[in-house]
Amino acid sequence: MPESIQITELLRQWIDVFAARSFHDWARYLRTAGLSMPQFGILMHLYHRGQCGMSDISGRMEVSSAAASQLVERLVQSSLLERTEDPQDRRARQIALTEDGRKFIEDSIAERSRWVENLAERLTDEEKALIQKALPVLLEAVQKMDGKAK
Amino acid sequence: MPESIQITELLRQWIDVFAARSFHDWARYLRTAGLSMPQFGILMHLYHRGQCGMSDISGRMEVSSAAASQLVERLVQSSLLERTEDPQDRRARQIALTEDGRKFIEDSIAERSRWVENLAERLTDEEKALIQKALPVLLEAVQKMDGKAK
DNA sequence: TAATATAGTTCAGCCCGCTTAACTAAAAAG
DNA sequence: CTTTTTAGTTAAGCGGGCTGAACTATATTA
Repeated sequence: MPESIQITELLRQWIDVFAARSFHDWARYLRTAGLSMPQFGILMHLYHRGQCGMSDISGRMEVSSAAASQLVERLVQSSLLERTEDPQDRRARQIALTEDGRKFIEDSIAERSRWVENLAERLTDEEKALIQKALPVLLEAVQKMDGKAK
Repeated sequence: MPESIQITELLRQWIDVFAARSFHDWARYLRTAGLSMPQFGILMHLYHRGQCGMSDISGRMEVSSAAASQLVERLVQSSLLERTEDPQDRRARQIALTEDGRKFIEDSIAERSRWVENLAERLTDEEKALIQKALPVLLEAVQKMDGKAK
């Protein structure tokens, strides 16, 4: 199945190129914003999952609860997070993005996808048509894959 | 130009799906490997651009020359980088990946793109053909974009 | 050749992220 | 009601990343 090998290789290349780019873009954005990668990871997590507790965070970040506590503390200080007591279980905390926190993430998404417009400008109509057919297929396949656990 | 808007939106979606995935995957991979994000950034840079000097690195990482020097020093200690004197200008250094360094990056790519095989299996031959035409176009466009400063 | 500019390195000092260990407080189990 | 478990915090200590400042060595310029 030589075609399958080829397409795998193509996808790998695309991911590689894309990953290198987004890596760099992230690093720069965060640096100017004065946020660390782990801090950003927490904000992203909360942006996607909504409010959660400390243990969720330490689990997700694969870090000790002490580390999570400190990380969250700094984000609370910067008013990007809100940390309140869980009324159901007063040992637990509820962590959530503040308005500032949400705005920060949304800005970062806009920032990182700016180059996409640049990219689109460089394509001929023919090329665009090609990509407009192909990308939805990929997107759907990824979504199906994510749906089925694994 | 409704087509351009649409394709921009498609690319954005792809970024969203992929970015959340890759951020977390990276963090985990680097943690187990004991490498920091900036260190990884340098390796990636060298992987894509080949050998370069200290000032390239401090420029790319947007960091002082002192910081670059220290970062590279650690990577040399870990035998991921090689640092030699430039025979043309003995003030300058030539930095390059060692075999270990190259292998490290390649492993990280393999690791992060393992799900690609999964993805490829879910595509029909027809869909594969579509993607095989479209992806090279995108890849080339990105490379041209990177080439032309901006 | 003397003056200056360039490429990196080293060092002190700061902040951050992380871990382990000791702790507080509340819930669950007995 | 006492014991144990669970959720999180605090503190000490390590190492990394970063900066500015002082320094070395080489190249360039006048």
